Amino acid sequence: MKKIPTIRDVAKKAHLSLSTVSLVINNKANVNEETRQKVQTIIDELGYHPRRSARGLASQLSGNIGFILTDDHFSQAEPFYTKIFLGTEFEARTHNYYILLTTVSRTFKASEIPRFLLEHNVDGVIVAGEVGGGWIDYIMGRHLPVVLVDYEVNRRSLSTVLIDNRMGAQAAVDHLIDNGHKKIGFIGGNITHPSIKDRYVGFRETMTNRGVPLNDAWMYLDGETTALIDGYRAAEKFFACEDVPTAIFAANDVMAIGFMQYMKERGMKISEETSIVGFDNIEAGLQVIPRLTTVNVHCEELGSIAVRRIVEMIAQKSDVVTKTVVPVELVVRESTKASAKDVSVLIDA
Amino acid sequence: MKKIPTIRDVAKKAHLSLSTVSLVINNKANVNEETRQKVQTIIDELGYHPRRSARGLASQLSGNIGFILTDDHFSQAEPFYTKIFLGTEFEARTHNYYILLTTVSRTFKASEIPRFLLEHNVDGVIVAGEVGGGWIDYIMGRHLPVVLVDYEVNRRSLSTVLIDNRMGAQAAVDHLIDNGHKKIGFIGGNITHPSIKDRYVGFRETMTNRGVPLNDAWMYLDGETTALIDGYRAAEKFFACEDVPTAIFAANDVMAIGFMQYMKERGMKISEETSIVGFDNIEAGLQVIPRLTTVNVHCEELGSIAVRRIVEMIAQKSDVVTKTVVPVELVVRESTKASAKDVSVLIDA
DNA sequence: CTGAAAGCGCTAACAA
DNA sequence: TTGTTAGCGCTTTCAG
Repeated sequence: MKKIPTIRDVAKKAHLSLSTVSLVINNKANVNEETRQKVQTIIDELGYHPRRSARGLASQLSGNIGFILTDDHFSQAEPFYTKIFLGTEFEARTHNYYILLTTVSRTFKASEIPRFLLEHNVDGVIVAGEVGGGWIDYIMGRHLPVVLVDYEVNRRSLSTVLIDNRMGAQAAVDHLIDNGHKKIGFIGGNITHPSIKDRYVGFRETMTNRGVPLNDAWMYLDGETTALIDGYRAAEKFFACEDVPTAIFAANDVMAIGFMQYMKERGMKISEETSIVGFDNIEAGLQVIPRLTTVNVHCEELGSIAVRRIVEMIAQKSDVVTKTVVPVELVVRESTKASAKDVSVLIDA
Repeated sequence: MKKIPTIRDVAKKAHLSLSTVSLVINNKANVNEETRQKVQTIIDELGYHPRRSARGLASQLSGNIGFILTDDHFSQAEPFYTKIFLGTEFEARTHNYYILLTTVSRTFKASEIPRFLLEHNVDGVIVAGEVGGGWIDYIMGRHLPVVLVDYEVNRRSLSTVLIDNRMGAQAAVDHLIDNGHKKIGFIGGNITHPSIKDRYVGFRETMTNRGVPLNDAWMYLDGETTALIDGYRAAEKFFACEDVPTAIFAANDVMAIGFMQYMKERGMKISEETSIVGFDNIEAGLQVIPRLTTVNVHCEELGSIAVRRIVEMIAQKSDVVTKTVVPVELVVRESTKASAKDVSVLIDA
């Protein structure tokens, strides 16, 4: 087993000092091009690679980025935050960082402080989703670059990466109105969820702007959750009206599918009788018949943008607070257009 | 900004040497209990935490575990490997390790060698899924503990964590036979996939053991992939027979759903006319109507077991090769039992 | 059981 | 442009 080469071996073989080699390794200026070449050659010959822990100790930089998520966000069936996380992983790679993941309880607990913070093993932190203020305070107290993803804290000036929920809602509602719908219901479930609230606001705004009347009987805003059952309950509520809506905008796909389930159980024809638009573009929206029209969110991009911000902050040591709103896009499928084919599928099934 | 305490500060305040404090930190023996207490108290007072990079450099241990995955495995729609990865993340946490993730091409490329290997930034490596032999050779050459997950290499003796595909297939087929089926088809798609092959073998074995005749006309084994379309094609093939099977065992849920799609398009009654069992227990199997009976694989557990193995190997520096087969379980849903409710759902939809 | 001292491999002033 | 010299904070013999 050959000895692993160190920077010392490279320096020796090149008849140069450690610092010169170090300068080459780190692509620093003020190195003669010839010298650089020579050092590089020897590095390649020896198959030398600096050790992470050694440079970490010397430079006080770990080369890692922490990713913090509350456990309830992570255990959700929906891979929303998982996707964001994977987005950070891939982006981090291109910047020569690794992501260290950890989950914490929603409220701050000293016993749960991520080990990577205690051990100074990250150069910046990404926090995804809503977390307790205690966490924000603690992390800021560590004087590390921080970026929030899909969450905003008013009292603090922190860089954030957000979804354009308002625009998404607008696109969805515009689509329905453009298709001739005037009687449009909204399923929000628990609209205290920040994203859900924004989608609700977007819904109202667009309806108003387009001159389409709002009808409180067609709004389901008092759920405890934003789950399948809420969509189902919304359907119960809406179809109990004497005047029923012809189209539904659900604040997420899960509720939209719950709504569809109610209709299917009663043999009602989705899209022909009632058009449905969801939000999130989850996998299940593709498996369902008819496939669900929805608003696609580029989750991975949220993660990759967050990493880019963090990397900038680490490099420039700047405290410029940025707020990035990631656009969304409407994906039109059969739940909002009754083409001949779709109808036949419905009948067949 | 207060200065961050070091081991030196602790030693000074305790009027002890660095080494004694170090012994306490690392829970080593040969420390007077009184001394230990005293040191611990001061550590708590100061809020001291050893720095990862410092101990890393001194101990030549990074505190990280590498997770290697081929890019094609990861980009799949199925979150199978993502789940395994998350399993490793959570298990790693309980052992005070972090996971460093990276993807590589299937075949070895020197330019793609994970940075964490070059930089000696991991103490062990988990490889998930099938990878090129070149990678195995390279990683073994680094003399690091290795555990393979959902993959086995014959020519090498490496620790592995595998799914009990044979048992899963047996459970599925037993279930069908127990329900009175004698004419059972198999959808394998491309059975060169190791897992698929095992499921195929399990299918044949069980059929033979139970004395149920095999019929080549009801086997779909020549696909290029193991995707939706294969299930669809299998249906085309099986239903073209004069004598059609009454039950199907698909080597994965995706193909099972493809098969269901064919039946639905033709108004055929799933479970009443043809029962279907899948394998993997993917989300979509729950969204589909009727819901798919399938074999559940505890993906996260594959990951957590792999971590436990790696941690053992790192700690004991032992080279004992272990092979763990993780059990699976049959999940019975409506695609294999035609209750009144299910039938009505079918008719409604 | 505790202390002294020598690194681990690299970076970063500061000199030259 | 390159070399010298201190550390970074911890672990780990080896003495005592």
